[in-house]
Amino acid sequence: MATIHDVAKLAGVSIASVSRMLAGENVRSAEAIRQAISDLGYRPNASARGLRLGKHHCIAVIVPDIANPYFAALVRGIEERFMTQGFRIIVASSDEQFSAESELLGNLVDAVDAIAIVPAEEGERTRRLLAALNKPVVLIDRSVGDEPGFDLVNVDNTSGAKAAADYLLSLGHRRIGIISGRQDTVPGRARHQAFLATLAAAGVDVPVEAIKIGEFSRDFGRRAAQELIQQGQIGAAPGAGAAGITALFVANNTMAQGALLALHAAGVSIPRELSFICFDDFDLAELLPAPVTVISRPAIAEGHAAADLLLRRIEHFGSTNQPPLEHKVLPVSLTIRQSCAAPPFN
Amino acid sequence: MATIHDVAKLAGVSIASVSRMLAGENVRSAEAIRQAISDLGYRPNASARGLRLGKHHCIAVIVPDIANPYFAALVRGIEERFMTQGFRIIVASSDEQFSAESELLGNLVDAVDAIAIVPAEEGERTRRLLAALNKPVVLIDRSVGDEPGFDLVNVDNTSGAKAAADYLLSLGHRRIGIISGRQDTVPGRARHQAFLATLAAAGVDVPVEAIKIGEFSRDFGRRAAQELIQQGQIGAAPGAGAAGITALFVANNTMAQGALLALHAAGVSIPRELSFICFDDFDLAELLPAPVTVISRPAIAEGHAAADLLLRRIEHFGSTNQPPLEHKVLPVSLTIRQSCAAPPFN
DNA sequence: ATCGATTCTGAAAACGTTTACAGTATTCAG
DNA sequence: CTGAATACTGTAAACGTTTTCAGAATCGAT
Repeated sequence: MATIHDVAKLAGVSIASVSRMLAGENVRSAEAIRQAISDLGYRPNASARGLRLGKHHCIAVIVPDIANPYFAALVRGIEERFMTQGFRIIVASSDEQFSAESELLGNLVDAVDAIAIVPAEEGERTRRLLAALNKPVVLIDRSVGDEPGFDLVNVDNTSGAKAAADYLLSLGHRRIGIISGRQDTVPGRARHQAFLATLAAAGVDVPVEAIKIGEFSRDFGRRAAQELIQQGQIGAAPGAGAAGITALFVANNTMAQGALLALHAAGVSIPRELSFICFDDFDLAELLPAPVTVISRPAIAEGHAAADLLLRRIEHFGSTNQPPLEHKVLPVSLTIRQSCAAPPFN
Repeated sequence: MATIHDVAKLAGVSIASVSRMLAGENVRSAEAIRQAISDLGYRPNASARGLRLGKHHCIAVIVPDIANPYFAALVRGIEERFMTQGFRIIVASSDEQFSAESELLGNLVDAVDAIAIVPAEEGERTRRLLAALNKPVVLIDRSVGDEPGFDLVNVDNTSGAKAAADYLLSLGHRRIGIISGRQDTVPGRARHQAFLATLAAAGVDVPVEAIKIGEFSRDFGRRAAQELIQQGQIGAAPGAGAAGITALFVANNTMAQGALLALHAAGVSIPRELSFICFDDFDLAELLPAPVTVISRPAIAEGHAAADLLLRRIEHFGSTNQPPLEHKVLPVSLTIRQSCAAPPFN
């Protein structure tokens, strides 16, 4: 591999000149240097540069699961912004596990200049872990504690859940079930509470049997739906006296997929027997027997916003006048398809 | 950030001893050093180490689209193997574009020790591009030219396509359509030819109107299916004289999703009017109105195989006795669900 | 021509490691 | 206790950059 010394020798200048010309400064023998560089196929050594500058021009992006299309799009958005700035990106999945996340960060921290993360856990230990990195950090989608101390990008979960509730109410539903994610997460809590609060404001109470709370996973989604079915909340004899629910809100896409799996297996007809709505769009949502109505998020835009915040912070890192912490909230939208209808016999 | 010098000073030894102890050699004052390291929270500087050793302990993984669940699983497999070996991984998507891929490689090449890639193009220029990197490379799923000169992992496309054809034949289909990917790719060609050859061997000819060839993309899948519909190949009046196809083979998952979208929009009933089978499993395949029968690939295992090949090559890189080039072919399997049935009126 | 101001140049130091080399302490056999 | 063998140690060089500093070339004005 050719080094800057080889280039300098071939061009008949000092290595300083080569370095300067590469940095865009004015140099008398620019043409000779350019020639030498292309003759030798010289590429600056990243490690040496990183060592000298104390910068790696690389950032770590950690998400719970890169195979989730929401996260995939998010990462794409982050990439788009950083690539143009000459940054490399290391993407890794934490599998929603604090331990995996912690290990990843340990491995990555001294190879990157900053971290964009959708934390697996929102607890204090995550906050400490991130603070200990002593690098610019931007949180996405979830927070860590009440005073995270990092920039944050998320969406208006409250409005989204409210929109879902309003929509179901407007269709005439009064007996509604909900499958929610972990309540120790911001999206879990916000969506859950806003949904229930909106119903309550309309005088609709959700019985505790129709509330399922657990992991944001496909597996839990399936189990929760199975329970609802077994309890007779869903798909019970369609007699007039049925006390089951006529609509179901699921708080994210992976849980929704699991729930749909269970509902399908049980032969529940959507939307005839049950109206179905969930947070987060997903691949093929529109292909299902009843294309699923969803609250969709601007994942790419979230990525852009996160990257912008991080770039700003990288720029000022180390200096005394840090820009103030920023919390960017992006809007969500209701995408109406065909999985919701008026309740039967209403 | 604490350096090795700080540790050495605190422990009262030379930096060489610290380095040696970190490398696992025997050192008299190991305990004092360990203590100093943990007191200072010392972490070796990756750039300095990379500079000195000429190694980065990082590999690049380039796939066409990380959001495709097959590639996501593949990457997961690669990660699993490399993580345990202390390697970092940079994942990037080429979007099936040679230009993007070329740029990515340019940016990444001097930050990594090796490259695992599903090349966007299989042509000569990709081969040259990769060869010019002068690093260990493993190709996955696709090749580059007839004499790639790199290790290669893929699956038995021929058997897979043959299995699909045999299955459709066994159900009694004789008028069969095919949507294939680009024929300048190994999977595109192998699947296409094996499928047609198997049919031909059974005396079944596929008319050219029922053959669509294009990009491995959702968009092309949709367009191809739309064309088939418009041409009256699919969903024509179900009279006895209909000359349309009764079964459709699609050569990968993204095209299949596009085709399903179009079929669904046109109200084609699967498998009543049309049997549907495709290469590659996909998320939610089992949730569709008619769960889709697919040829599935062992993506994780492919990732493992690729990683193993690459590790071996990294180990011997630079030495004179390179291990011989290896081409690993993994088996595929037919996953029967409910999208195929006997043809109508048969 | 001369001078000062300006622009460019190269030598050398630094970044944080690993490792060859030469040297010092320890161990062991006699 | 001696000497040889062994086990460890520290110094210093190297990896390929960027950047400071002092000095050299160029330029413009007189």
